[in-house]
Amino acid sequence: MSLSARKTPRQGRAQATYDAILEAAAHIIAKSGLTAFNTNAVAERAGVSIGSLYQYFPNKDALMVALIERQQQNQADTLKAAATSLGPDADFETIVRSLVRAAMQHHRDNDLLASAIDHEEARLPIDAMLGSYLDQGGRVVAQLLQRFQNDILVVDADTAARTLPALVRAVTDAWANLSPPQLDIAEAEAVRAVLGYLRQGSTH
Amino acid sequence: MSLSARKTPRQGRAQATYDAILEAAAHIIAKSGLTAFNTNAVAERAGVSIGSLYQYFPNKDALMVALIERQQQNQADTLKAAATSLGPDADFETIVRSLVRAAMQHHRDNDLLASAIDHEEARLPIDAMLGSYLDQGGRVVAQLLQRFQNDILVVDADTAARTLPALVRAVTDAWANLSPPQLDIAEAEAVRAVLGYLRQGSTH
DNA sequence: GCATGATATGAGTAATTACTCATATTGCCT
DNA sequence: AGGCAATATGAGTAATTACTCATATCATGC
Repeated sequence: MSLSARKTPRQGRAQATYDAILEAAAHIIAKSGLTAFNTNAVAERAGVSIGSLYQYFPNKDALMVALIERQQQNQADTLKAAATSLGPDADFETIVRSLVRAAMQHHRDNDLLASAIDHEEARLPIDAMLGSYLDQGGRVVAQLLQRFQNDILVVDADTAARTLPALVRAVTDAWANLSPPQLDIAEAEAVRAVLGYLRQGSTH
Repeated sequence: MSLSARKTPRQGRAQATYDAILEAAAHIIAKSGLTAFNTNAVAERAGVSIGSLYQYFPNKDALMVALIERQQQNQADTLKAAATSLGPDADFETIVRSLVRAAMQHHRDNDLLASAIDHEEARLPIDAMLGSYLDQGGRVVAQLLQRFQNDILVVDADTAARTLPALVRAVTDAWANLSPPQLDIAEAEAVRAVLGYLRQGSTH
């Protein structure tokens, strides 16, 4: 069963249809979870016919894969924006705090969606994507780490670039999903975890 | 819609049926993901009739809730065992390493299941459970932290007890799901994250 | 304006799914 | 032994689901 798109949109309206479908899928999962995620509901919410959906996605899993890719791209863009929004002379802790805040924001807005993606990533055969994520969002992080070599203890930049986003996600999950959410604690704990990780000497 | 068990097993065979159902549910999710999780499949795999399943669980969500509770209990037991398996005079880093290893092991064996539970926890209304988890597995961690106050910088034990397992999970996810899995790096990174977190001063 | 490919439609279908209920079997108590 | 509650059964059903296909509408180049 193929997981790649069936057909790439060539005209403007086709692109609009394609986007509306992905947007609808994201909305449904984010609001009602994986259980409510079915192709008929997606088509209806997108305002297109079920037939149109299957013009662009050969099956439900392919739609999920496209959604995962889109979400990873969004996350990478968010990080990039947060990293560059501060001037070039911001200090290390300020930047870390800004990145953490951006990542947390992004994740809190898409709580169910993020966990759904985690689950589906594990289920679907998608090695290539992990790599591409590292190339996208991870590159921002890796560059920062090299720029601030003096503030941190020896870490391989690529290794850290994979571990760090996971840290932030984890802390966000642990604290932001309580009722009521403890957002201040979440941010403080995430920053603490990130700085602690970066300043910790090798444990080998 | 009620999420609590419909009827508690009183006889031995009833308990066996109940357990078989939960076990089957766990197996199906762990092997094929949330999409494959349906009550008919669970009953068949458990070797009981679909009617029996609905004797103990009023609906599918209630079954999921029971499964989540069971898994949390398992995780807590694993941690407790790892913490007490070492002698009372083991040093801090050794204990941390042991706990990390136990948590990672537990999680790696139940990859899809763990992410499914994350997702369903976020979807279902379950505040009480989070508290009970903290009481179970978190207590072990909190006690350890107090015992090693001198090795760590000021952290509220309860706060840390919630953050730490999340850290380990995140790092495990980030590294153990690659192909091939990088288990050595995963463990080293998890230990590094935990120790870094605990030794990092307040960031407020 | 016409031809042709791109795009959109949605009724329809076979399969799956959550769940019920009437009936059957089992174990326990006296 | 016999009676009663606990437990187990599984055919059945209404609803949902992934997906197809024949047909219709659009857009663009000539």
